[in-house]
Amino acid sequence: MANRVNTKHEAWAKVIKAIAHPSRLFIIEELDKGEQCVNDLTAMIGSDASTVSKHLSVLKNAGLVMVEKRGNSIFYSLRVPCIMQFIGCVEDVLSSNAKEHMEILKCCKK
Amino acid sequence: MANRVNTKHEAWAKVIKAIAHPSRLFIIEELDKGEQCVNDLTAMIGSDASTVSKHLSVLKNAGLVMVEKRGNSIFYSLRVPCIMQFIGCVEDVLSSNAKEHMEILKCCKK
DNA sequence: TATCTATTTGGCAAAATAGCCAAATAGCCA
DNA sequence: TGGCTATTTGGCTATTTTGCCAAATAGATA
Repeated sequence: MANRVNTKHEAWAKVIKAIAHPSRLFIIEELDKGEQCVNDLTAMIGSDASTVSKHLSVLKNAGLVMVEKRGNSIFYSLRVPCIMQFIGCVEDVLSSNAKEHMEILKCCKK
Repeated sequence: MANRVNTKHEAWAKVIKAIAHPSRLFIIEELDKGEQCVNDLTAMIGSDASTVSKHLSVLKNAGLVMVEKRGNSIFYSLRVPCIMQFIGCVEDVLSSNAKEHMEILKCCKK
């Protein structure tokens, strides 16, 4: 009956939740190539600037990105390099899913 | 103005969202040690059996776990081994956050 | 100083998520 | 068969998350 779900799992979930959004994943992918300012990210994403700003603040609160003011803009960059590797693992899951669907199709054709 | 957030990012987000919950992270951690049945997981987590069952179905829909009926129980196991490595990355983020907080504290003491 | 650009914040409504209870299902065992 | 045990499903409410708009803020520049 004990509840073994604890602070550790909550801390993990907080960080992972911050990653778990299409636009934020795009941002992470983009920042992995190098820093970007809000304005350019907004243009690439195509939603309202305030929306992109909020996505960035979610990433910042989770400790995933760093901020640097320079000139007229604010530049964001990845704080921890391993995130894209993690996404590699997610790709493994997806290709594994795809493979399984193929198997099921093959099976039905017979 | 183009929207470069695409299907790929949505697929990634779907998988990552499935991971992003304290109880589900606990389940993943537990399954990483070996398969478990719903009943035992329910006892460890301490919420309603229906809740745990729903968490498991979220993980299953994302392709993260496998299911096997045996005897009176249904056993779940991890389908892709790399997930716990990913959590290693999350730990990096958290310890990096902690380190930064320490720095800020040190700075204020002076 | 006035204005313009870049970014963030507040507020709100719509959508998604979580977790409980009750009820349905499935298979085992007496 | 009838009663158990294990698991899932449906339904409902509370909470959280999204994303837009309008407005505020911060700096740079004319």
